[in-house]
Amino acid sequence: MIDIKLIRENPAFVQQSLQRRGDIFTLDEILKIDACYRKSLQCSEQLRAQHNKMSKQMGKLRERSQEFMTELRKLGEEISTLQEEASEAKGKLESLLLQLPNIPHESVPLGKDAGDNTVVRTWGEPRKFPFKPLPHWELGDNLGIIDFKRGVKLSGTRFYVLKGLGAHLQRALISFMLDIHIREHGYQEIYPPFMVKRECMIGSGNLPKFGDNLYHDNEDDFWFIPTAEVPLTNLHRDEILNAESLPIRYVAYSACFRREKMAAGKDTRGIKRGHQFDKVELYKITSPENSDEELEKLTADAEDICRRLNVPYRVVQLCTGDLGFAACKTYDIELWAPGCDEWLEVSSCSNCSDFQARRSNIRYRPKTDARTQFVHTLNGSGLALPRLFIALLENYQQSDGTILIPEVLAPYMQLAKS
RNA sequence: GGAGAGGUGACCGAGUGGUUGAUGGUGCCGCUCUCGAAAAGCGGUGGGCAGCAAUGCCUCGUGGGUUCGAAUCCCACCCUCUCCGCCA
Repeated sequence: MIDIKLIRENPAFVQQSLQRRGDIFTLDEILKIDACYRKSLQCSEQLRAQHNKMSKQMGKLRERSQEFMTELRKLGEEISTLQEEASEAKGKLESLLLQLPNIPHESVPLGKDAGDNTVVRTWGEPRKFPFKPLPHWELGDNLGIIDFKRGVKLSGTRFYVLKGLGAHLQRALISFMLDIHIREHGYQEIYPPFMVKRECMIGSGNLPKFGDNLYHDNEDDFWFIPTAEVPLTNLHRDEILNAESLPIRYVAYSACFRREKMAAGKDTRGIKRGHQFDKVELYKITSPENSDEELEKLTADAEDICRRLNVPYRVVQLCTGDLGFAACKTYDIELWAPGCDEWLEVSSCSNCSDFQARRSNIRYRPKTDARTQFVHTLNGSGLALPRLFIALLENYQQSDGTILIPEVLAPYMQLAKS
């Protein structure tokens, strides 16, 4: 959520900043309703003050005069009318504000869509194959570690089953990544609920705008998380944090559920984009001054996994037009997949500045006795499983169709018998 | 799911219709005392909204209601605890 005070005081700046994203935004309606809101609020509070005073007086009186009571009652009716006006305006204002995306960071390059994103750095050399590398859907099927047919039998299109060493590899990767982030990068492990309340989704920015990508249980109003970012954002909702506790670093494994209402095709082939997938998520809560720096570190922490697994990757900076709703700045990490012959996004590392903190009311006190301030929140995958799985299969495939397991995963695959 | 108890400020804990935004204690901050610390004493100490400010308003789980006036009364919901049932 964008600070209404900023919109009020500097609407031109907000408007121009938002338009860098490529959409047209009009703040006129917001400003109008805000003015209405404040006017009726002021009126009602003024009357309320008068009412309070008179009521207190009444408490001290021995005799109650009929006129006095009638006047108070009338005043009370006026107040409730004005108050209704105010709260209606506030509701409208709120719902409009919830629709506005975050203001892009000034360092984010202007652009229309993903075509304008820029590669910041590339790491590793794509392997030269003496044979034509197969895509993962063939490798996985041939090895019997990905069962597409039965996945569809169970749950329909965009579901698959991992079997035997496939399931084991995924589990090994989860453990491996969690261990690195905990031991080497200083994150604390969190195991969050996979279903959350509606207000959590509002807090993270998924609702009210993006409900069509979410699975929802009508009976209990539970929402299935599309990423662990959602529960992690809400962990400290309505809390005031100590300055000394920042930055907070969390890492969480979770399953993720997304409707992904897109047509089947190249982008959904194999296990690239399912309705359910696993992910290890990195999350940070920082003070405003440190969030820029912490984004670089968080991205580096995610990159570290790619390096340790020795898979070529590149880091892409998203342009203003490709930025997510809550993000002010984002780096994508893409792994090279020789079978698919494309770069696959395995992580999206974002600084959400105070956007989610405002929605979730997460504050901190910079110093004793100082006013509270909103924190900054950051998130990024470290990493998403299916595409990492793809990259490993395709990069480590041998001429006989088997897969070599990276050295660093050996301790995690020891129970396996092939 | 059934029965009972309960939700008050950072924490403990008073408060059953009228200067109670809330006694008291703990914690925290400042000062005094001290070479310093501890102890003791004194003072201060929630959050939010509107306003240039003075100030005002809101906030005792949440939302409604009764009343001139609600932490206190009524209704609904949420949550916690205990016992029973059921289960991984």
